[in-house]
Amino acid sequence: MDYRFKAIEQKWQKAWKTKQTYKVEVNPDKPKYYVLDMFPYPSGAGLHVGHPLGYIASDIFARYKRLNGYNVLHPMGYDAYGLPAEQYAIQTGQHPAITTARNIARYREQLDKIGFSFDWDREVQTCDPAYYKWTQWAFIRMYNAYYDYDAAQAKPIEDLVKAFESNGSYKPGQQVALLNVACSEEMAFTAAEWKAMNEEQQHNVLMNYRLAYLGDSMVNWCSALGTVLANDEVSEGVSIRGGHPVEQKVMRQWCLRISAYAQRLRDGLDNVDWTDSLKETQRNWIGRSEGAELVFKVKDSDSSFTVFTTRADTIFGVTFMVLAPESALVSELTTAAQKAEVDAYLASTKKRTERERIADRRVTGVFSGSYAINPFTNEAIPVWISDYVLAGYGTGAIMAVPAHDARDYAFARHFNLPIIPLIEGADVSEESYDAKEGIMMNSGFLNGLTVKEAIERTKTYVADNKLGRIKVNFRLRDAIFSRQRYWGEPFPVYYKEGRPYMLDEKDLPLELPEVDRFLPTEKGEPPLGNAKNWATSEGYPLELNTMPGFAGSSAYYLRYMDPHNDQALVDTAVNHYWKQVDLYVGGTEHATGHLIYSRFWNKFLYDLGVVCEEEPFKKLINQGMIQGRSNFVYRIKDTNTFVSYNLKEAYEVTPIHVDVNIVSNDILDLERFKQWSPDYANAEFILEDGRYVCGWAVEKMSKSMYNVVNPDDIVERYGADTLRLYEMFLGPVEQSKPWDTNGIDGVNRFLRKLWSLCTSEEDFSFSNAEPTPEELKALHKLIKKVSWDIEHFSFNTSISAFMICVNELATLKCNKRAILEPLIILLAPFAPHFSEEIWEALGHTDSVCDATWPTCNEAYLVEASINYPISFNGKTRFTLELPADTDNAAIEAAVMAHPASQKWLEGKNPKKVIIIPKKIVNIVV
RNA sequence: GCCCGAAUGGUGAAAUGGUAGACACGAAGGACUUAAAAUCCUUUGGCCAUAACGGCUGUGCCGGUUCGAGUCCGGCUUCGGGUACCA
Repeated sequence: MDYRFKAIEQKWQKAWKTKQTYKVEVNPDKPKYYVLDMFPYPSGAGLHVGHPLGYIASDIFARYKRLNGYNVLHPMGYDAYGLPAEQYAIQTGQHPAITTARNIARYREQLDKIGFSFDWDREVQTCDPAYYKWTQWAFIRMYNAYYDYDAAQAKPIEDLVKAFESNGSYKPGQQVALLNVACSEEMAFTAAEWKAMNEEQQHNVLMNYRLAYLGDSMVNWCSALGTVLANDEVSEGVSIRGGHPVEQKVMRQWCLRISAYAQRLRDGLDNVDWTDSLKETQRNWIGRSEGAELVFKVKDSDSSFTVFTTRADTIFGVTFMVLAPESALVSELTTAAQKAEVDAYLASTKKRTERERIADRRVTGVFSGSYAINPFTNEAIPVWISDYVLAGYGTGAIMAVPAHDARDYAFARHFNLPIIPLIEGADVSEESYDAKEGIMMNSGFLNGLTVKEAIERTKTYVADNKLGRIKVNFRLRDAIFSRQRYWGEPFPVYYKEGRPYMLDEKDLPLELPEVDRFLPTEKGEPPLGNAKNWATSEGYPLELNTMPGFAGSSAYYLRYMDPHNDQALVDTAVNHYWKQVDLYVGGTEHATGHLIYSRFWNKFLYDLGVVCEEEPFKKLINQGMIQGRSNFVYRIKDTNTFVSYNLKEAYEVTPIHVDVNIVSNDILDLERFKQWSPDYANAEFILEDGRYVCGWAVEKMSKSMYNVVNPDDIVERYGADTLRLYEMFLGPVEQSKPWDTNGIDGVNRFLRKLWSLCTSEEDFSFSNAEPTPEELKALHKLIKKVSWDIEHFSFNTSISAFMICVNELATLKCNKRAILEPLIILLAPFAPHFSEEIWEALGHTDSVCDATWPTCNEAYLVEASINYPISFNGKTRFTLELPADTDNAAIEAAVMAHPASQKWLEGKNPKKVIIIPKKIVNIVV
């Protein structure tokens, strides 16, 4: 009987739908398991064969867990807001909601064909008001919260107001130490001063502490496009799209105080099962450095400023100070004599993005005219301004120690500033000595100490003499949360007297309004400025910005737990059942974006008591990228003649991409090529052995390379089960690899071979005979291997194991129920349609999804004899079959008695004989 | 520059420190067939040798540890990914 995959797959996809096979509910009687894929952005191009790779892996795991008795949550949805739909809307006038819905429908159709075990009743779309209601809700909660470092927790802003009322911004009962809370800038005021403030002043003060706050940040502003651009959208001072001028501008935008969580985001990495490289990437991104803040007085002035340093021990080598050009101190410290020069410098840096400033390592800078006083030596040191210091990190000012910092060194050399070595034996004539090793010199009371000791001594000195304070700094910056776009979540914010206020939670969701055009307004406002009546019922104007892409993806995993709840983001009892994502599968490209934001978002909700787990994603697997494998034809210059790959050297040729879908095993289908484009209708060919052989290369999978392979085409030709198997068979999931449809026949043959074991000419056919030890061994070897492999996400090797087992059973002509039934359960996670069909044929009325995973009986695996490799000096020379229970002495005797041994001993006595029982024998001569 | 990862046949790849190349694809030869498809069998890292047995060599490069290294350690090379003057 033929394996008719099309009919089988349609039959079971329909059955699963009607029987709601994949519907899942909270069930306290079963252990839970939550398997999640990073949800896709539904692009207009549809899925290509690379997208389902991670989904197939997670689906196998989800099905495996279910077979092992778990209640498995395995949902899917769409990250539906995004720029491509908006861009398309600007070009065509087509509303992004319409294109997005169309793309989602197409994705769904493609996903359905692959046979995933998603519970579609739980689908979420980030652009659905019922969904983004909870994104807006979380934003309001962040606005109404501040972060208490001492409690390491977010708290309601009312608590902070109470603290201000009783003791100002100082710690309870103190007038010196400030509250240890996250803020944009340190503010010192008493309770009396707080109470004396008017509403607007208090409003502004609180904004300094809120977790969602309006803040000033430096952005790449493009007035022609009416929007802020990311660093990689700008080059040489103009926008990449359109080439419009871009300038650095301070803009007031919504920000999330994610930096408050830096320490916890770092610490939390110790409690998740992610790869070390991914955790390391996050640690670097968070970037913790321990150091000291030192206060420097300005010479001949009452003012002073603070710098952050991790090398306070090098204070005796400070020969100049540097301010970031954006620093507020610049105008304060620039003297009249230097003003013109400084202004010119500021104007030139303003044109360049931060990235450009960083990328080219030209040394630039200007002297401010002022001097600072070294608090340790009381010497006057010049204050410079240079763009190698960033306003956004530390205090935007540094003390420069050219002898021991490469950047300071380059600067000192360029401007001829003194370089004082502080470590014995360090040669700083050519480059700085940056290592934290050696014995101090030229450093007053630190002389003779090691660098490590000096760092500690300096810290104590700074604290004792009140010259500054010990501080931990993080690289992680607050997230800018405003976008000048249409297609995103509206902020639940309105403005009264220019001040922002949150909508009442009961008025959520605030739905995205209709606009007649998706571009900025004439006045340069964001697209929402085009909306009519975009105001509260009282007439207060609503926020015109929308939220960024990561807003909707930061808590979607929680919403899947309870997707239809309109009273809460997620019900507490439901959250306590599903807890967190046990397995998260997605690409590495989200390492520092989504995976930081959602951890932050989750921790915030945890502080609020909304969720019970502090980390959202317990285990994470990164699937590799599927690259394209392009094919080429070679056209002889100035002709319409194409020469086959191995003959092309004799001609001058132009390689041309050819659609991989008209090439098979690198052999071009000539007829289809002629039809492919009118240009080639009259093409002529120089063939080798009557065939046209194409060249190939691994490139990105993209339309322009004509190497896109569509999963629908594969399903059409081979079936979904073959596609699933082949995607997994290609290699380890984490590894990137090119897609090459050549080779898919192998897994397809495997399925057909197994099918023919289960069938006769006309019908299914199983034997009820007792299995032989050989058959049992083949099966139990497979059970052991597949179970281990799935647990370790090594799906490619399990498929090999299936092939080996089926090859063995085919040789044994085994169609015994006792063997095939467990085998089908093992195969069910990989090839669900195929397995359901056989499972039904075996007489079952329930789904194979609810079978029980077989267990391996080691007794069947015991080998009676071992084929020992016999090696001499580590080189295997022959093998020797011995009973498994032969002891070492007997093994040695048997080896020595073997005629081949005499040859390799060459008459010498063995120095040593190493016998590893059941493994190997090695004779050292 | 820094951090992370990788490198094994014509191709995708496999190998708790223990017979390198399992399992597949492709290729070559053969069986069945009027023919083709499908299926089945044989060979397939390289070199040498051959009637046959066989021998040498081989996991990016150079060293080291070990009875034994694709695997562990040190030093490189190349490629891929991330990051970007973080004081």
